[in-house]
Amino acid sequence: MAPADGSVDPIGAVGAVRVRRGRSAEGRAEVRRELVAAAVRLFAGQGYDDTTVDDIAAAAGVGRRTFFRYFRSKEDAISPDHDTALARVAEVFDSAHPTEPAIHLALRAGETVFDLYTDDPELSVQRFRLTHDVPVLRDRESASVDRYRRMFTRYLRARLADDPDGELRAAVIGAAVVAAHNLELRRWLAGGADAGEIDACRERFHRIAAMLPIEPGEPGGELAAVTQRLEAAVGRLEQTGR
Amino acid sequence: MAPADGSVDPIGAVGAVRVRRGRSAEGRAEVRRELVAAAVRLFAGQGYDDTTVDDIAAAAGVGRRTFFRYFRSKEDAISPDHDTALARVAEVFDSAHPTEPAIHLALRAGETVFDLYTDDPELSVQRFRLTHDVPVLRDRESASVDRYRRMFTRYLRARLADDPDGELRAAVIGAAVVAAHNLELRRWLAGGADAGEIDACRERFHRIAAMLPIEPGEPGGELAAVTQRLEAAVGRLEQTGR
DNA sequence: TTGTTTAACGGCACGTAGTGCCGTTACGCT
DNA sequence: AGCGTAACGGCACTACGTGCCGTTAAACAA
Repeated sequence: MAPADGSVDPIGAVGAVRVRRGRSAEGRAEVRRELVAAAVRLFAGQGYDDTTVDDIAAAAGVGRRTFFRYFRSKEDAISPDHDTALARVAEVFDSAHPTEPAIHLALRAGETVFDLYTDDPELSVQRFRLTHDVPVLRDRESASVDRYRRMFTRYLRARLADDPDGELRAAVIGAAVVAAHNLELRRWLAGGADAGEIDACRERFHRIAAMLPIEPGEPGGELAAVTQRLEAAVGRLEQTGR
Repeated sequence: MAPADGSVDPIGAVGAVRVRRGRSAEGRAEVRRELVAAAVRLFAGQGYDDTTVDDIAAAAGVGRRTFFRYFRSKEDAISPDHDTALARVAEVFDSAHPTEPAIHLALRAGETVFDLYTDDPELSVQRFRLTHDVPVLRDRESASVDRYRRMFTRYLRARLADDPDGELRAAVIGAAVVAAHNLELRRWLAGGADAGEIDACRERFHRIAAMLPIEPGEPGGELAAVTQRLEAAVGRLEQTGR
């Protein structure tokens, strides 16, 4: 897997204790932050296409070649650290109890991805605007999101392997959970990433549980799920005033 | 919108009757097919990264500059014509009856995308293998698929605007329909794109109807949907032998 | 302190994608 | 036959991304 900080593997740094070598005393993390800050600032100020890697490197006070030692590409400079979040999601699935309902597990896994954006809300909002405006960045974001969907679907497929239409249900649940997560995340970011509204977004995210296909295979689980669905349906009927 | 054949806009060709100009008597479509064939053959033979645009152009007997008059990028040479399919999907949504259930409509719209691949099964299989093996092509495919999801979600959101949790339901239904469509399409392509198996894939695709959140707002619709869901649940219970 | 090791850096050169420009060619039309 | 025009090929240019190499400075040992 890629290193947790998302940097390109420097051969000698693999598995090494954080020992600082080279001329820079502040460490790699500091240089990386400066590059990200410069990239975000320049992209927002003069446009993505009109900003060259030379511009970013010069603004951060490093050479152009060094930029590519920290990021695989120009687009990478503003990408969140999806590798870390993907690893967290995998950890949730791998350490889950075998009898935990798939939908509950999927929601727990989706929860962990929120943290990737809530750690630095301002940066997340800037990234959100850029990925919303620049087509090539939006495409890149789509590809990243699809990696989450594939991971969710793959784990769910293994869990639902014995169920009728298990593969289809895994695809539906995986896609729905990722879509709902993104919907609420983007709503939160579009609203300015107010820290007080995070919980409301998480709550709305959890509402998809009532919209997902119930799972057979557990003692009593089906009836409880049917009841849950019926109650949710009745709640909607009551809200529509019929 | 982009022209139906996916080519880059030649200014004078917009809205013109298919009149052949220039030195090539066979027409643009013929040159385009030769370029696609050369690209697919070279990508599969010597790898995507080891194939330059010069190689493709030379194999097709045209200049490098001409290649970029037919395709926006190297990756575009093997991309299906998503613009046409997206336009068809929009047409289905735009011309739909206002009272048609959203899920039924979404399935109808998804149906039309199958045709994009069934027209030329061999080419679709080759493209499938390339998009499966080459990371940059897979990312591009993810971005294309996400455009379908966004279009589905946008139309569904407008239709479910008055429902409780309508936006969330639109996101779930849109993502689920697109995911199910892709699951069955890729299953069909991975199996060799046998013409006799298309109907089975379409049938499996329609099974997601029983997995999607029921819709309130229609006279008697809720009860029918609940019944449908309960029957589907009972069917699964019976299949599991409980 | 001095010398050795080594990770990170900057610079250079190179291949390739993609674009703007322009002269040329060949087809269609009058 | 002559004209207009659309497509073509070539050229030059920018920028991304990478391999290579000499240099620098930090860490460590003597």
